[in-house]
Amino acid sequence: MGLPPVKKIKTGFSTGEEVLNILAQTSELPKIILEYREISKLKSTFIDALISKINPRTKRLHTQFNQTVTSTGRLSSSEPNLQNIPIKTELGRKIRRGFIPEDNFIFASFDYSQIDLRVLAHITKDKALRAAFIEGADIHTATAAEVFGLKKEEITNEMRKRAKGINFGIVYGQQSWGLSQQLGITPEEAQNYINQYFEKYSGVKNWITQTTKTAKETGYVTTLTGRIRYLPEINSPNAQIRAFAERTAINTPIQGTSADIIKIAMININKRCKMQDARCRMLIQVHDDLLFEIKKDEIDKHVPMLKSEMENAMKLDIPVVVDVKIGKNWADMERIKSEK
DNA sequence: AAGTATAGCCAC
DNA sequence: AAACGTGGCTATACTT
Ligand SMILES: Nc1nc2c(ncn2[C@H]2C[C@H](O)[C@@H](COP(=O)(O)OP(=O)(O)OP(=O)(O)O)O2)c(=O)[nH]1
Ligand SMILES: [Mn+2]
Ligand SMILES: [Mn+2]
Repeated sequence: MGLPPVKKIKTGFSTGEEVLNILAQTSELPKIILEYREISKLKSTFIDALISKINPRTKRLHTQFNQTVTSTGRLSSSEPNLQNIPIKTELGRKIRRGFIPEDNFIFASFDYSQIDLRVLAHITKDKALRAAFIEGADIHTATAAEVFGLKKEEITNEMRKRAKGINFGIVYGQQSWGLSQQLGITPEEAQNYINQYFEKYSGVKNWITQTTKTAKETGYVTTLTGRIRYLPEINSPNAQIRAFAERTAINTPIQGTSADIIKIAMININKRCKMQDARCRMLIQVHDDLLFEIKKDEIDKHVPMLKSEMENAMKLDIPVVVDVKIGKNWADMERIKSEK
């Protein structure tokens, strides 16, 4: 079409979102394709498919939470997957807005704040990261401020979300060219940023080195509760396969521990707030987030208990914080104060 | 009419 | 996108 091919894949030229975004700078067509892709994806996956799965008796969607699918200890959700309901774009939020509580109930969501980074601080004992959380810092916002050259007060939700990708990317082994693409900077600048990051969080770097070494010796890694993931490929002679396993060795103890924490919280909460409870129902888990529907006049009775159960499920040597939001639908949720 | 492999994209 | 990680679902092309 006269457009320069950007990157290729096995079968030819890629037309993925990131490629199209680059091409969109020179031509109008990629923009239209991207627009079509978004609408098409949302309609097929989240409108048509979800409607067809509504239970006629309960008039609800009933997902399956799979406990033996992931390799890290996370749950997965299927038929339909309710852990990937759109939230990023306005059109996506319109779909999320379709999820509503029963009459006289309200939604309450409890999402762990910066959970993997807190677990990382605990497990690695990194001085700077621990100090940051003890001071009540928000690393995602801080990274956003650094990267965008703004004050923390000027950081929007979207910028913070992008910074999340940067923080997790770097700690889970992203390379300079990957970060350079993500940030739109040169690989040299990206490498500088990564170096600087691990200089600041040298305890994380040391833990990565040590964990990789141990994994190569033992052939497995573990989470804080002792969950094991075997990584036979970590000693592969194939550098690419080996590198994959090395990144997995770093991610699994952290992601898996985050999963352990919320699972313990869910068990403890279930003892106090039964699923069949008429007034306080745990509906969905989204990895570090629990969505409840609660009788409107009993919010104050249940919310502090739920928040506390989640924050104290597993004691870390840094604070564990849960952000609580309340709303009439799953898209328009507003934060409420901590009021302990 | 069923299964398989890709590419692509939604979420955390 | 060749290489932050963990998932599930859809459309499409291609098999059997
Ligand atoms: N490796 C990786 N992990 C991710 C990514 N996005 C989310 N996660 C994991 C790590 C997060 O701590 C965890 C929960 O996701 P959230 O969206 O709730 O982010 P987080 O808790 O870090 O920040 P928050 O304070 O809730 O906004 O899921 C990602 O892009 N890469
Ligand atoms: Mn969170
Ligand atoms: Mn979350």
